Parts: sequence; C-alpha cells; structure tokens
Amino acid sequence: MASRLPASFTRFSAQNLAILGPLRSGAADSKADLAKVTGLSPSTITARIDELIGLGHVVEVGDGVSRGGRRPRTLALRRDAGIVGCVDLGVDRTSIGLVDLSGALLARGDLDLDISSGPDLVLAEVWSALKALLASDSEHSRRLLRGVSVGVPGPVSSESGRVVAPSRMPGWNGTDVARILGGIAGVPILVNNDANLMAVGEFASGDRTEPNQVFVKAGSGIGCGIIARGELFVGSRGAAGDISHVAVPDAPPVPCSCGRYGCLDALASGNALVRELQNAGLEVANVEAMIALARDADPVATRLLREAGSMTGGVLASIVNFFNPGRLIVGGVLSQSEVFVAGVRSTLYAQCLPMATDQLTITTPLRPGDCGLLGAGTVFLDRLFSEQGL
Amino acid sequence: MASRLPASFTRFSAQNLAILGPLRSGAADSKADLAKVTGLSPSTITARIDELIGLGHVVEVGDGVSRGGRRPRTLALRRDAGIVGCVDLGVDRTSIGLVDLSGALLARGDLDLDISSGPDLVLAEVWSALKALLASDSEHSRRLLRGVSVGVPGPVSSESGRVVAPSRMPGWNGTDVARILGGIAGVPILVNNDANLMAVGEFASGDRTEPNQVFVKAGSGIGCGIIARGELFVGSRGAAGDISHVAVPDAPPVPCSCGRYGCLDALASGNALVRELQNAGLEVANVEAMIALARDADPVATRLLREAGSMTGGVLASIVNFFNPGRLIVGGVLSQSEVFVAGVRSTLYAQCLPMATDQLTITTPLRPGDCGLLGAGTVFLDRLFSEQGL
DNA sequence: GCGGCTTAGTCCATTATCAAACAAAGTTCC
DNA sequence: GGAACTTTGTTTGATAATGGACTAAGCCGC
Repeated sequence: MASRLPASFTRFSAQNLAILGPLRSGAADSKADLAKVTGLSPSTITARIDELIGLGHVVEVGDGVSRGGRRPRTLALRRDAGIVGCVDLGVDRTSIGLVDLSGALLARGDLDLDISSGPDLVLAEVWSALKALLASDSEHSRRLLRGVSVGVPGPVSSESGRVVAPSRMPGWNGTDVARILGGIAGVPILVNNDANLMAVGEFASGDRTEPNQVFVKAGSGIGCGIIARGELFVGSRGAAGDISHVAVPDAPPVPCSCGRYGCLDALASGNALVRELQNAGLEVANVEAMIALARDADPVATRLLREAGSMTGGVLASIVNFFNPGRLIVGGVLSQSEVFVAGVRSTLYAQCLPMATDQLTITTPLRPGDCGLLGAGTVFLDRLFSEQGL
Repeated sequence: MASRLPASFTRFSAQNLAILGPLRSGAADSKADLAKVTGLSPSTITARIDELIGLGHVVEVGDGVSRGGRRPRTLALRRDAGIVGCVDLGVDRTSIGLVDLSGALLARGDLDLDISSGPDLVLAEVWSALKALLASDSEHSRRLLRGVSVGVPGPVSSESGRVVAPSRMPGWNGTDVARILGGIAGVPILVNNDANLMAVGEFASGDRTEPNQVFVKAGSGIGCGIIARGELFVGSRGAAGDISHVAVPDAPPVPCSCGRYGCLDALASGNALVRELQNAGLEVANVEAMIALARDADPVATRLLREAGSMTGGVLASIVNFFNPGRLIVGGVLSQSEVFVAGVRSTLYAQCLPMATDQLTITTPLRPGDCGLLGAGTVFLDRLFSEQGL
C-alpha cells in the first residue's frame, strides 16, 4: 500500500495520539518501544501503526541497531506531511520561519518591520514574506501549509486570544491577530506571547528532562515564559510571566509607563538602558549598539548592563524561591551581553535560598536567534497532535 | 450480591479510576452523568459500576431528582470503606484529625506539642493521640486506618521526602518523618509542607473551578502553597512556595536568620512581630495575643500588623504578576487579623498590573482552622485513588 | 558455525468496549 | 388523564483491544 501524503488532518483518535506522542518526542522509534512506552499491547501497536502508515502520517525509515536480538524497524513521523509558518513579531524586527512536522526549522528570514505601523499593515507584510519563503524552495512549497503560529511582544488573553494592553505595541490593543491573519492566509492561526514561545522552544529543543523551567526574555522589554510540569503555563488570564512591572528591590524610584516607580521594565529593559545612555550623551541607536559599546569596554554601557543584570537577578530571585524551577534560561538580546548575564547570575545566587539554587541550572538559550520560531512551531504542532486538534 | 467492605485497596485500573474520579469530586453521581463526564459508553459504565459495587467501593444511595425524565439512581463512593489520619504539625501546637474516604473531617483535636522536642518524641505523641481519637468513637475505630498524612512547617524534599533545612524545626533537619511514623504506626505515611496542604485543602473544599490558586500561610512564619492547573505544584525540589526569604521591596534592612537582610520572614512573620512588640516593651506571649491586642485597638500592634500585611502584599504582588492566579487565599493565624488582610489587599492592588488583578479573588480560608487537615486528607486520598496507589 | 539466548514483530482466541435498540420511569401540556 | 417527549439505565450483536503463543531475526560463546 503506497502511503500518500494526507491532504488534511482529521482529528486523531486518543489511541493514535498515544502513539504519535512518543514518536514525536523521540521517546520511542519502533513498535517494541512504543508498546513499552504507551503500555499498549504489541498487537494493538501493529494495528494502529498500520493505520497511521496508511493515512500517511508515519513511515518506516529503515532498521535500527540491535539490542541483543532482532533489530527493530525504526518508525518516524512523516515530517514532510505538512509545513507550519512561524512568526516572531518584534518591536522593530520580525523573524519568520518554516518548520516541518517534526518541528525542525527548514528556513528562516528577518524583516525590518515597525510594529507601530499597526496590525493590518504588519500582518499583510508578514504574510507576503511567508509566501515568499514558501516559494523560495520547491521542497517547501510542495508541502501543505497547515497553519501559522505567531508570537507577539505583549500579553495575549487566554480566553479571547486578543492582544491586551501591550505597552510596546501601539495600535494593537484588543487586536485579534488570529482573525486578521487567518482572513488573509486562510489557514489556522495561533497567537501567543513571545516570551512564552521562547520558553517552549528552548524546552522542546533543549533539556526536556527538567519539567519546571523559566525563560527570561530580556530584550527591549522584559518578560518571561513558564514551563510547569513540562507544559507551558499561562495563568488564569494568560498573563503569567509578565514581570515588566514587578518592583525591583532596593532600586531608585524611576518612573514607569505603568504609573508607578521602580518597575523592572523602567530600570533594566533594553529600552530603559538605551534611553539612559542617550541621556548620558552617548549616541546609541538601539540595544544592539549598546551591547557592542559594552563589548568595546565602554565603562558606562558596561556598568549599566551589569546593573540591569543585577536588578533582573534580584527580581528573578523571588521568582526562583517561589517557583523553584530546575532550569532558568536567560534569553533575549541582552543575554548576548556577558556582563548582563553575569549580573543576573551573581545577584540570583546571592539572594536565593541554597535549596532553591543548588539544583538550578542557569544558562543562555541553545539557539538564541531561533528559539522564538521553534517555540511557535512546537506550540502549533502540539495543538495539531492533540485531542483538541485545529 | 452483598457489598462488603474492602479489606485492602488493590490498585485500581485506569478505567475504574476514570469512574472513581468524578464520583469522588462530585462531578457525577449517577451512571448517566458518569457516561457524559468520562466519555465511556453507558454499557461500560454499568459493567464497571457493578464491579466497583461488588468490590465494596461504591454504593447506590437512593434516587436523585428527575431532570425531565426517569430519575437517576445516585451513586456514591463508599466513604466508610476506610479512614485516614491527618496531622498538621505546628511549632507549638499540632492539630490531628480523621477523614473518611470522601475527605470529610470526622473528628479533630489539638495537642500542645513543642516541635523542638524532636521527631521521635513528637511523632510518638502524635501517634498515641491519633489512636485515642480513633478509639473515641466506635464508628471510627470500626473503619480501617489506611494511612496517615502529615504536614510539617518546613520544606520537604520531593525526592527523598525528608525535611530539609527547616528554620522553625530545630532537630528535624534531614528527618524522614514517613519512616519514623510508619515504623510506629505500621501504615503508609505521606509528608508534605503545611502551606502546601492548606492550599490543597482550601482548593478541594472551596472553589474548584479556578485551577490556579496561591495560598499564603501567614503564621509564626510565612510560606505559601501553589495550585497550578488544579494540582499541587511543588517545583523541581519540592521547595516551591517558600517565600520566607524573599526580599521585601522598600523595607528596612532587618537582619534575618538566613544571613541576609530585609527578608519577608524577618519583617512580617508572626514571630518577627511578636519580637518587635516585646522590644517595644509590651507583654505578648505569642501571635494570638498580639492579634487580640490589635483587636483591642492597641496602636502599636495594629500598626505592626498593617505594615506586615502591606509588606506581605508587596511580595505577593510580584508573585501575582508572575503567576497570574485566579484566586489568592490569605490564611494562617495572621489572617484572623482584619488589619493584616486589609494591608495585604491594599498593597497588592496598588502594586499589581490591572490585568493580573481584575479577575483575581482575594479571600481568607473558608475553614481557617481545618484547611491544613483537610488538605492532608485530600493529598492522601488523591494518591490512594491514583494509578500510583500507595 | 551451530545451539541457546534475546529482542522484534505477528497471529489468534478471549475479553472488554461500543453503538444502537429497547425498556423503565417521569415530566409536560393539551 | 393520556399521548408525546425526556431522561435513565439495560440488553445485545458488532467491533476493537488484549495477552499469550508463535515466527522472525540477530547476538553470543564455544
């Protein structure tokens, strides 16, 4: 029976999902493994796999290595059975990418887009760039676009899916990105906060053995994404991880856009640092320029970055005590600055209980530039291969 | 077939658990409901229920009210099929109780026990008091004791189950409470942090529709328990919720037992307040006396309690921004003081993002004196009726 | 290079589950 | 008060999953 590519995804049965899950995550890659991992009987596995192969979702990809007996026939998800568009909207730069059904990044590109141009214009440009990326390779365009997953630099309501009160996205308040982009593209759209997606991306492509992780995105703004028990945690309204307006301990009362004083965002965000440098008379266009300046041993830039790291670490100390994660990932543009990361580390260790930190790993992302896109892809695929479907 | 009481719990099958779950939580109380809730077919439900009735775990308890057709025959968990001992160890007072298999508190009592007497002495007294409570009513003693669930006022490692670095339990560091008490009692023992158990107790007996809750136990010390996605969250090492040594924003640098300055525990815990009152020349024996003083409009006690509430609220503001819970419960002895709770409320609302608070309920516990015991019972029963078993 | 051992995967009778029809018990409304 | 409709629960033939025996394929040691 020749396996054809599935034209559309009928929602999978619970049993098929039980098989696709381990195959997707790499927890199993043969029928024997699947039987062990899922607890289903070998005969059931055979039947389900036959069906999935017939449907075009799974393929046999050759023999594995023997573990002392007959060697297994390795199975794999049909990664070319579709393609997913990924978008990481930033304040002045947007990344787009394509992932296959295994979640691997096939292509990516960057767009200089000013987010304050508003939803309609930005999303139209994003879609035409995605179409161009799809057309750039006949391999890609042959595959069916299953949908697009978008990350935005602001809070996303978990009920409505709308962007809510985004301080860095003027003109986007209340925007239903899924409806607008879905209207142009005609495929399912998922929308999430960008830091949340980065957390997912880093979790999926990094250490999956640690189920409790916090990903800090320190860029022009500061936010974080939370992985609890191996799943993205968004809180009751979808606002979890928004630490922009947490008060920094022992910090000067700098006024913040939220109307209060001494918020993390007003003190340690890339935006705040650039502003402060400019006030000090230095010519820095953006956060990247500031980091470059610090790399060239500019004393003011270096001091500011270290202090920002320290303040961020002070806030994260509370969070680490409260949440007790096993892994803390410091990402975002600022994490390219060693001084910043060092500041985070030192203050965090100084202010945390030993019990909270002695098993804590603090790292930077494995793929700093890609984890947002990878997370977008993962979130989409997790949903596609879930009971909920799309 | 006469249903006899089951002598022991064979571990339940996944399918039986799917039925026991809704019966236990009250999500279903008839075969028709169960079919709807579990998604299993009515015939399967009939077969499983027959088995569970035969095993003595479920009983028919009469007819329900009609909803426009034949009236359902209501089913219920056999709550008298066993009994669970619950212990809430405190620094100078310990509560004990008995719950039936539905989690309802059947009896309770309090012991004046100084926790610094050490594990062996304290646990021996606890066990003899539990035995006395069991013997106090022939109804209770007839039921089989399935195990004991213990809450301790200190961190419990999620790997080893041992008490780790407990600042308020001198002589208990590294103690394996389950082994010691299990050795005397000869039944399975579960051990958890007390604030965690209170969070579970309040969640189980309170608003179960809100899956993300934070319970703050403000007593002689300050800790909290976290419910994430409807389940207790303990973090990677079991230390989640330990906010004792979180730095209070804008607070005086009072030295703390942890070696740093300005920790919540050193500033706003019942212990800290009593000490400060004593330093001010007032004669207060303990936290209860201080609260009574404030109730009698003593200006110093009142001011201290309000400030403590405000500082606690300041720390909780960060946590609410980060975790975005739908419900925050302020419990522990200090929550009996209206001034304290008012301080928490006002500072929290002042320092949180509107998005994090506009759907947030802040309350005191429904049953302030019982939620620790109820939580202990719930944790034990959840484990008993889980795939893991005991 | 050939039995004995281990692992992988299939076949088949037994068992559990399902969907649909049916029976039981009540409500509603003319 | 009785016909039509609702909800609850059981029965039954069809379907799907299971466990165990069986075949396939490769490793190991002598």
